[in-house]
Amino acid sequence: MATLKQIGKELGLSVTTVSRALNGFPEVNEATRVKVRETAERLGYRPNRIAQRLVTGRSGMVGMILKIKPDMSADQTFFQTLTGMTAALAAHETDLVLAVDQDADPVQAYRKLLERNIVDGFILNAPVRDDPRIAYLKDQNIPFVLHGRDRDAPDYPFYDIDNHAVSTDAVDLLANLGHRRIALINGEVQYTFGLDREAGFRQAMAGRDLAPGWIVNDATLEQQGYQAALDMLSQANAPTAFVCFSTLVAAGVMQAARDKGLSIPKDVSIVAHDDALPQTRAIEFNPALTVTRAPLRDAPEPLVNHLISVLRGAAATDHQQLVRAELILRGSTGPVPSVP
Amino acid sequence: MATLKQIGKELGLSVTTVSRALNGFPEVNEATRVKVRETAERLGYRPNRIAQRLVTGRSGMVGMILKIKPDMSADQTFFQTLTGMTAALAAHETDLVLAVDQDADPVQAYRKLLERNIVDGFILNAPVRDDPRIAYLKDQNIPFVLHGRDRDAPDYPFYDIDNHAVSTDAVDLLANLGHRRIALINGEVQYTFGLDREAGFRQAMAGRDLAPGWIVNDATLEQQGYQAALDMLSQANAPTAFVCFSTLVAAGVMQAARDKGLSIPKDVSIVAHDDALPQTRAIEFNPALTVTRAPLRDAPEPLVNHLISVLRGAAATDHQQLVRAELILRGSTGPVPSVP
DNA sequence: CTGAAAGCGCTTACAG
DNA sequence: CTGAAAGCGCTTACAG
Repeated sequence: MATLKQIGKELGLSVTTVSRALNGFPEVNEATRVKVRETAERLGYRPNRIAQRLVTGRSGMVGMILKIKPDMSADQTFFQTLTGMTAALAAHETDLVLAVDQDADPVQAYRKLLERNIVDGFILNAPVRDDPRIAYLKDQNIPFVLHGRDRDAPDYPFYDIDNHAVSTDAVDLLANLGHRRIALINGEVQYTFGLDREAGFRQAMAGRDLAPGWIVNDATLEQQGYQAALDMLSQANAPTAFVCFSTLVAAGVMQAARDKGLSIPKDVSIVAHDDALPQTRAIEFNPALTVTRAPLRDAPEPLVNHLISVLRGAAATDHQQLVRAELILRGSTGPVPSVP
Repeated sequence: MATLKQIGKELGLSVTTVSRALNGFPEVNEATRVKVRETAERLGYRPNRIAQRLVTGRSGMVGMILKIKPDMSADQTFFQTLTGMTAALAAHETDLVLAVDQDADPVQAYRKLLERNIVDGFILNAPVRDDPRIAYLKDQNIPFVLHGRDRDAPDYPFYDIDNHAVSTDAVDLLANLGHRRIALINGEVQYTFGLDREAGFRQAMAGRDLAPGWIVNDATLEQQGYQAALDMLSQANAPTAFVCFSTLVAAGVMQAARDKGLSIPKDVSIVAHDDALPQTRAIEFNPALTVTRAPLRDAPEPLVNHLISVLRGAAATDHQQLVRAELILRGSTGPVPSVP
């Protein structure tokens, strides 16, 4: 492996100048810079990250901990996130060190990776309320960025969608169409995004004097959406509209309505939040789904950019990004059915 | 962060001696060693891995590239593999750098990671025949270990199960039970494990003068197993026994038999290869599945150990491990039904 | 049994 | 615009 010393030797330059030429310092003579670049190229020079890290105190690596369930499964959206993340990191010549958390203690995996002393910062996702990982990382004074937020008005960098507004937008749409019996099929409330969806739903319903009589939490699978909706639709005074946590859950809800002989949107309206995953596309539903849309693939790049900026010394509060999902009207929502 | 220098200063010792005491060199006076250890403990000393790596020339990191499909999904067994891998690596104080390959060129992601110059070696999985990644890594002279093999008699370190024997064991079992019309519902033959399963099947059938009349490749989902079996069972002179690529595929095959009004094992026998994934457990089938069993979770530790050994200079040929799956007889196999 | 010195490959004041 | 020197924290011949 070529080193700065070798390049310098070839050209009769000091390692200092070679280093500066390669790192784009302005005071280097352009002719010198060109020669250095050419020689570096020819020798196949690659900076030794380890040496750089020793002197700069930064490793050019960030850590991410993947939470694995006891049955060795994990969030399916991870692959999409991972893909975007590594691509965005590569643009900053930064690599991703991945570790796994299958511990009871959510902090343990972070502690272990930190002890090994090789990451500059962390990317966290799926925060719970007052997430203990955040207290720990703050205490250790190590930079991090969150996909999501673990509290209101946090002081750390984050990228999040406004999950509260996701629910209020959905309820507002349905209420304006005349619906009064509106159900929420929500995701996991162990996470703040689930809590925020529920809170937004309750607030929007209360704001219109509607009773939040149908709320099911912790539905992540199509089957769970199906079952929850089937139960509700079998009751007297069943809901006429559903707010669904995801397009996957919406698929189950739609099937349940069909199995009850109900048509969409004549008898039942459905709104879903759409992460725009390639597997379950809202426009491929029949009828196409009305959604609040905020593609998951949009998250990795800003997340990475926020973290990199903070690692370079930017203020955390300058790297907090809240995105409002876009409401897209399609065929799955319509006026409340007239009472027969 | 405490350093060797600080410990030495406290005790009036040189960093040399402190280093040797902490690293267990035999020539250190025991009393000195005890003092050094105590002080290191008290100061919360953690060796600076980056500095260690600069001087030893090793990064303490290995790379792995995850292949992502165009729809952003990936092999579900990845999470299990990843969990075992990071745990095994941690035992050697080694970390995992993960990157993603969504490229047409399978070598590209390796090249990029290598350019960044931070991994000591690679762990590869899912090899295809004469895998181009292997030619590339050999050319670059960078150590790697394979989960699987891309050719017969390779010269690199690997951990693999004998996929050829998986098929021959299954066919032998069924043939000895009198079955002559035996079907293979095989996995993806773009990979060598799929090719080996098919080759073993064909060879075992030929060895008994049986025609390999029912072979379906590239079945990975339950639904694909179901469809393939349903098609076969709808023909005249349908197979009486199925060799299944996985327990998941076997679930589909079993359902197809049921839907055709056939009972197991009276009318149809089923053998599956069992990676012992927590999601689809062979003993929970009804009847319990007869399997060739080789838990996927057994692979990461030997893989890591082989790679670490080779990184320390061991000969590749001393770290080639071929494991034979265990044949476990359960309720899904029985004698061939007598001709009515 | 212990220490002074060299060096891993780089960055960055400091000096010219 | 360029270079000599110091130093990041460690390991390891070499010397005593």
